[in-house]
Amino acid sequence: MSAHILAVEDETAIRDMVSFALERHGHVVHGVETVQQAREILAQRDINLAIVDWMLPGGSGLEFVRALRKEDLYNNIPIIMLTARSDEHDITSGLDAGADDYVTKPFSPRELHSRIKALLRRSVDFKNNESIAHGNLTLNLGAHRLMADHQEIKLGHTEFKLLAFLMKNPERVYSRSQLLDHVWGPGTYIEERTVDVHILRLRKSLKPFGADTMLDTVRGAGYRLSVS
Amino acid sequence: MSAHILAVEDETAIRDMVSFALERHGHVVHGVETVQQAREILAQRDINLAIVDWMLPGGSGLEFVRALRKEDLYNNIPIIMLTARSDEHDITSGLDAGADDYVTKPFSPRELHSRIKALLRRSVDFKNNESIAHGNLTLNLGAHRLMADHQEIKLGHTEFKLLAFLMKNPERVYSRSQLLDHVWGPGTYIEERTVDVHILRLRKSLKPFGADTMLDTVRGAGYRLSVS
DNA sequence: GGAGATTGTCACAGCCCTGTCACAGTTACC
DNA sequence: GGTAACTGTGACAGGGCTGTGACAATCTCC
Repeated sequence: MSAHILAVEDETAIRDMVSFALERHGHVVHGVETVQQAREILAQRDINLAIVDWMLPGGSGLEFVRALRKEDLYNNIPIIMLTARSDEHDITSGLDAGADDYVTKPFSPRELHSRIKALLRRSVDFKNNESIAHGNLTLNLGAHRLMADHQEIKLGHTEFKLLAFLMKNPERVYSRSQLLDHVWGPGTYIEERTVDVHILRLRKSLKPFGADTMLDTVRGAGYRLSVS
Repeated sequence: MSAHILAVEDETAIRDMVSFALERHGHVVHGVETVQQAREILAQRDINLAIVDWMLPGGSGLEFVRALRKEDLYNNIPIIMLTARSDEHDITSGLDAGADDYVTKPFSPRELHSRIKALLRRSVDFKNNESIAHGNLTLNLGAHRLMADHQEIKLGHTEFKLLAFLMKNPERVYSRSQLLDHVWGPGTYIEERTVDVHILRLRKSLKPFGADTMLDTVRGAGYRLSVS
């Protein structure tokens, strides 16, 4: 249960305290001082959770949270806000901006860790050890294995990630461009039609088990995994 | 954005306050006094979120939360704990038991609602359900799907967008030119009469379900979706 | 009741979208 | 280092969707 955690906090003392407390529990902490640096880390690393200070130089933390929530790529990253004040108005406006939890300074490392555990437990992207099942398919993220009727289906790495993403977000259409962002990662520039080919290969692999019908083509929109 | 919420709380005053605060925002609140009653509601209804008091007659709330987390059926329901005490030890043990958030009495209705919103936003079961319903039609934007009486209706991309726009703005007349702007996008120059043809095709698709009568022609003005 | 305006309906052509394939480049693994 | 598997790309074909014109049907107003 080790996560990559982004900590945006301008006070060095608190940043160090957060890093120390969380790294003790096996997490990797990326500590930065500004919103801009936070953006860089987000683009480079696969971040599982973010801790954002309320007051930041060069843009408030609240604005940053609100912006992240609007972006398709990052809107499912759990966010904890840090603040010195604890009045109710701050709490509600923080939560309404899109934060998932809220910690008031001074706080104890134990409390922070507990709240992080609770958030990670719910995080879809972090349930890597669990397996997702749809129809007769069972996909095990940790073992990187796909089973159908107690039989393993061999997939290429790309096909596996593609299927995993769709199984994590079923009943929802994703455009080719969205799939490129989420499966291939942001900042990879390849042809959109390449997605088609991987969908084709995926269907071909699933066909012997009759599971290829779960991959719907939505003309003019993209692809969708349906819980038939 | 309406959820079914289970509230387990033995103090009537607080239970009523919770009900009032949440029903105001369109949620359905199932208020019960004991763990046993809570079990019954869980078995009967499809619950999206639970609010559990720390101290309960006939078994502590903490035990209840811990138990739910072990059960496959309920372990993905977001849980908020209510408590009178606010020392850190309680918070961490509550979160560690499996609660997702924590509210200390006395609390304001606004804070509770904000926290619930934050939790529901993350809830997998609740996420993909942005759907609009009118009559026997249910249109799911995310899944790009139209259902009528638990049966899917296949539509072309343009018909789908047209219907989605009208369902988002019911009981209002739009001229052909306005529809071209909103559905086809501003700056597309096609014949206005083309709208007629798509309305026709839409009606044809909806006819088998008797939903074609919802599309009204307003002579000299345009088209309107009426909540028959 | 009739003329003009407005809308419903149909068939068709064109085009955009998707499925599919083969091939080259790259990576992984023995 | 060699082989096999994997990945990305261009090309092509087929099919569904869309826009358009023409004509029929309907409505409005005189």
